[in-house]
Amino acid sequence: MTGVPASRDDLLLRARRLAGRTLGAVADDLAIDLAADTVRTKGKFGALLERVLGATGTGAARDFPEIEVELKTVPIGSRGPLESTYVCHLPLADADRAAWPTSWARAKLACVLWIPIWAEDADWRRRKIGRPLLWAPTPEQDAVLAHDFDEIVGAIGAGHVEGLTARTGRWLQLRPKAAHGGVRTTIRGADGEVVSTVPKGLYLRARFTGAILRDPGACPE
Amino acid sequence: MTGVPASRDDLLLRARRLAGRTLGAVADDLAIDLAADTVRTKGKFGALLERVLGATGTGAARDFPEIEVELKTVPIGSRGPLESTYVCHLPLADADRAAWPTSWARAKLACVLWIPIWAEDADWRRRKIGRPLLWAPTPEQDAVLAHDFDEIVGAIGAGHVEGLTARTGRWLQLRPKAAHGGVRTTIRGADGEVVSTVPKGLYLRARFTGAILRDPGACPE
DNA sequence: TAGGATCCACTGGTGGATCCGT
DNA sequence: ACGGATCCACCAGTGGATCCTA
Repeated sequence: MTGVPASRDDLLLRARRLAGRTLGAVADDLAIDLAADTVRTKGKFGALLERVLGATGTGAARDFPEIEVELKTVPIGSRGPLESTYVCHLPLADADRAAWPTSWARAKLACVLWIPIWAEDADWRRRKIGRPLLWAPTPEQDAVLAHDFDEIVGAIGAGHVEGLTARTGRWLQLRPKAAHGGVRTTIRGADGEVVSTVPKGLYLRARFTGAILRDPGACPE
Repeated sequence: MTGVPASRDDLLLRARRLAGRTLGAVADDLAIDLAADTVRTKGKFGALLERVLGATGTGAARDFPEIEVELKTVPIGSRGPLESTYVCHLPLADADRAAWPTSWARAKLACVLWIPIWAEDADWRRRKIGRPLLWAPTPEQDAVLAHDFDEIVGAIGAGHVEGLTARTGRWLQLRPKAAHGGVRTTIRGADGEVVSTVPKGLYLRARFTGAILRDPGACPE
């Protein structure tokens, strides 16, 4: 169970063995101390499962570079995902040169291992790992994602970044992404003027991730 | 003596007050412990004097952004500088778009506070701080630096990075700059082929820094 | 003797996401 | 409910330069 997964099937089998276990038990297995803090845990579960499953990717790479798979944990309740899912950073200055087929976003979403985390228990140690799904977009899903992506980067490239909100896009949306509130980047607006804005990232709406967790080929809305 | 220098004159006065003192005494004043290690000290003296003089610049900025001054310490012996002086990183991929008038290198060299460190004593705590020089390139010096810069980035832009050695350039030279030996970057060669090379930085030859420390308007060689 | 190789500290940016006010 | 704001860990890259052979 240690080391790099030999194949996508191997990875999925490993993930299935985790289903039903609690995050606390898994952390104990690795002798990892996530501390008793129940609130400052943003991102820690994702990192924990990466370690458990043998992810090796760093930086811009996917989590499992050898088999080209990205791992995403998603907190769920009885009605589905509680949160949207972060995909990747979107460099605003280069948006006019970005295209979906060659984009970092598409590369990350080309094959995703989704692991739901049952998050209704406030104590994270008791939260249970759900049934994993190894997913690749259907051509129909890819087309919708491409449309959303083009709409977003097109608006940025045209200088309309200020008119863009998280409401744009059917499944993909653009949202602020900065560790510190004060960080700013600059970009040219429609009239060539300089606009200062916060760094942004692409996210998948909870509605979409909820749908594919129920039916991998779904095209919701 | 604490805080940001109010002006270039103020900075120079502060630096003059340090002349004749030892690095050990200055470190003690700030209650900075550089440890007793006499060999693993690369870069520490520069950082020490930045702190003593109230430098605030971080990252790509100059050391004293308010007064647009860069601080450089240079180890000297009886014959002049013992080492070349690092100027800045040179991004190889963007070299074809680089021009001296707008370059980062020129911005850094536009106004430099040179502080010689008498380095013949093996014990760094006994090394004495020399007489500082606040220098800006004369038009003649700037022209030579521009020529060197254009020669270097021109060769890179034309894909001749492999033909470039540290021998190119009268005062400015290109040299490897990487913390870890194994780091590589890639760039297009003359025939469009991909060339892998180590990250590079621009350096001022010791011959040049030695000449301007003796005579700020010198044009050596 | 100087060209090519390397060392240390620090931090900005990215990747992991969830928090929380309206 | 969800759009906008924020939190933590990590590390690659940068900035500070000097080391070390041939």
